[in-house]
Amino acid sequence: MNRKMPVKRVFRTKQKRLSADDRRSEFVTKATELFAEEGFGGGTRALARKLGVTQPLLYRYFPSKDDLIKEVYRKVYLEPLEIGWEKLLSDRSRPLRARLQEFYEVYTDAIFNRRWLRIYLYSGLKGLDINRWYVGMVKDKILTRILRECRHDAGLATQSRPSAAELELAWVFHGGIFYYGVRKYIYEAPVLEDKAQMISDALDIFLAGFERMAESATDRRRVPIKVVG
Amino acid sequence: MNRKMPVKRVFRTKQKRLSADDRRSEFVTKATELFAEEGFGGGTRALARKLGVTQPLLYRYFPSKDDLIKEVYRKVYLEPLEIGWEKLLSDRSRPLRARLQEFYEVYTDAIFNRRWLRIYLYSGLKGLDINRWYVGMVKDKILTRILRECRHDAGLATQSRPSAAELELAWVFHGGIFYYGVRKYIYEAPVLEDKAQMISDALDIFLAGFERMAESATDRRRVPIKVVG
DNA sequence: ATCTCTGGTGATCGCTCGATAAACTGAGCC
DNA sequence: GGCTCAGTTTATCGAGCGATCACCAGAGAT
Repeated sequence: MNRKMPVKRVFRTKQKRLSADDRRSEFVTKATELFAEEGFGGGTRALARKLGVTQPLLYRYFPSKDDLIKEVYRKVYLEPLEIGWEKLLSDRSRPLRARLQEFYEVYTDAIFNRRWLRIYLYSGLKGLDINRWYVGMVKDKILTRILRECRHDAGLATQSRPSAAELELAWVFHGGIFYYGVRKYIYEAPVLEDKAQMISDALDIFLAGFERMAESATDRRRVPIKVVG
Repeated sequence: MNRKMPVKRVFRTKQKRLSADDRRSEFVTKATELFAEEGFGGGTRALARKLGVTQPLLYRYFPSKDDLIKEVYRKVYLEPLEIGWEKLLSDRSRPLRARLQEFYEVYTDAIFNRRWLRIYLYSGLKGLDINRWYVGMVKDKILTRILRECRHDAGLATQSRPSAAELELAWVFHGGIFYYGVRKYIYEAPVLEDKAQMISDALDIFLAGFERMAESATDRRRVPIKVVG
């Protein structure tokens, strides 16, 4: 991590003169922290202060603050994708429930922290394309996959695309879990500390709900689970 | 609505000189719109432009921008409380499921709109007391009440406070529904258009999950609802 | 020892922000 | 008609913002 400590100059509390790459990534890292707390209105001077450098230095590495922000997006949004959930969710040598449990534990380990959630919500409020892309990704790569595995597990025909009702079921389930993170890290409200237990319980009711839906869909064809009005 | 149209001056596209009360509430209304879109960083000049007046006028009605913001909070947070859910949720002359269905339809009618949700999320990110208060209110006035009714319906002892696991179950359910609004109005992602159907489905799996939990709590104590592996 | 190249700084510009003070204006009252 | 008072505007302040430019300084090559 430490590179090229000068022989002389033992004092000098802040070593400066980092390599270009190191400085650049340091800007991104600290900018993520700053923007997570202050929102993207956080100032470039406050950012420079966090690095112990002066504000104009930022512009040696990024043409504008907006470019820095884009870099922060890239880092934050791509971080949780490094898990490789394809194989985790689709590995049919393992029981479905265990796969889902592990996936959501790993996934929430990646995104349930103050930094990620705040950046995500701030960028969501800005309505950026990258946010839409992420939501679409969750739908296609996670929820659709989960539903396909559920259908397979229940012995149903594996259709290419899930029905709108199924998708909504999965979204409500997924959103319920996501909201646990929001309550804990954004609202800082007390939550059930055992995250794995929360996931397990949520899975219980989701899987039970899916089974019911599957049953009523096979018995009579495609009838709403229950019509109230 | 229109007050005191001057006899002459038929032109004059913007009638000004409103009464103090009217002008004040107009500031709050338009500020809510502005802050919902731009966040609380939205400028006082932009706000004045929306009213067709000049910026310093704001300071005749509010000592500072922060006071205006507080007023916006008050209005937004208290709006959905005017429903009177006490009687709606606790009216045991009606079947539980119908009460829950109606409550969530009415509640989401009140909060599922771009304005409310965005203000709510922005203020949540600021970590203000009023947000904590609201979350606590949801817990005490909605979720706890729902759980009590569920226990009663299932013939269980009505304990004063729900268990942490029950509460978490209810939170995940509630959060799943809430997230539907976020997806629709914040992310502007396509959702199942039939909101009532979404609520109905979510209720199905929540109630089924609660029943199972209640059963396993009475049969053997605290066993995972279902273990697939 | 000197040169050079590059990471880093100081000063500053133009703009927008929230906020203040003083001047203006028009409807209601005598 | 003229007075008054409350709603509104004009002008302006100081601070903070993103961004630019000329300059500085220190490590490595020669």
